[in-house]
Amino acid sequence: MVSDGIDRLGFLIHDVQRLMRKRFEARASGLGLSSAQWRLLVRVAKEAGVAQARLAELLEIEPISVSRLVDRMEEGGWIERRQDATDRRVRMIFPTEKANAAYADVKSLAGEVYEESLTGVSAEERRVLIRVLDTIVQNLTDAETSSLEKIKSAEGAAA
Amino acid sequence: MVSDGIDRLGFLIHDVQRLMRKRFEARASGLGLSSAQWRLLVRVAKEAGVAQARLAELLEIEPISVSRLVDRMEEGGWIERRQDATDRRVRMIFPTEKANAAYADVKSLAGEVYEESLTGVSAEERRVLIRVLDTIVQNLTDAETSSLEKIKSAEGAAA
DNA sequence: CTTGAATAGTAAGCACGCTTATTATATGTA
DNA sequence: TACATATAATAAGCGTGCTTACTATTCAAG
Repeated sequence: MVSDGIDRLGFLIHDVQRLMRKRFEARASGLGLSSAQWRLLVRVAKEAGVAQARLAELLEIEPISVSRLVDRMEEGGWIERRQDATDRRVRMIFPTEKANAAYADVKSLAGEVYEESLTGVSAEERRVLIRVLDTIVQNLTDAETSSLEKIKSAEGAAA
Repeated sequence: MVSDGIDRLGFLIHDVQRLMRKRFEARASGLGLSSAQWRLLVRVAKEAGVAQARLAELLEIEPISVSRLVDRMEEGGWIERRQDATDRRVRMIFPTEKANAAYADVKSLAGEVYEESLTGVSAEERRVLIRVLDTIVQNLTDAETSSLEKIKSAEGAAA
């Protein structure tokens, strides 16, 4: 059936992402923290001293994107770079005091946006939503392969 | 409850949007059509001759974003601008023959990405997914209201 | 030890969203 | 008619992602 709305899935996801980001940034605008910066900060808060390359893996963005994001966050006073003593290629990323102080506030602010988004959505529907979104991430992440490539790599698995 | 995963909603939506866009663009790369351009093309196909300002409304992006998107799509040979005879401020947007020829193919390509995304997701779960995403768009679109206004207006229904 | 490959980070430049400001044209009102 | 305001499109410049290409450093082989 076409009227199930699946044909709108891409547009819907796009709209939801855009609206949630907009709402978050409207709330956080006083702090001067964007949603991309918040995503990075969450990782750094959990793992102070993490290398940029590792952040790129965790955030699933390219190292160059991390580089420029970190540039702006350093300027904004959210994080600081330190040299790794044992590997001079590495820049270790630490949250600043300002970041630690703001963390709880921003987190609850994000929670407010989620609750606002889900007004009128039942607990069961919420569970389904999260489960399905997790499944989509799984489906699209698996080795970044297309179905065609999947078949090929399955064929050549023995080789 | 915290373990329901709602606290990851923003990150999840962000990841799903990024992965779906990436997958679509990997498929459409041969055509040279981005997902933003595809969104615009869908509107123009349904309403040939639409003004840029109207496209901005339909796509819910700023007129300047339409302007530059249309620049690149004109260069790519997907659309053409024509003067409006009665209002010389207006640029009417028409799909080219190339766009009309590619339309059905790109649409089915998008459908493939959706099916790939939803592998292992039941019909019922799909219905819930679409319904909840529609609700989120509603919740976040409603006159761009603050949560305070929302709580007030929802006091009767929610509690 | 030396050489070559791998890894960490960055530079340059593009796409697509934004804000703010400008130009050209229409329109409403004195 | 003339002037103020509104509207359509664009320009300039920023944030956040990308690809491609580069430097600095480390590590593995010989």
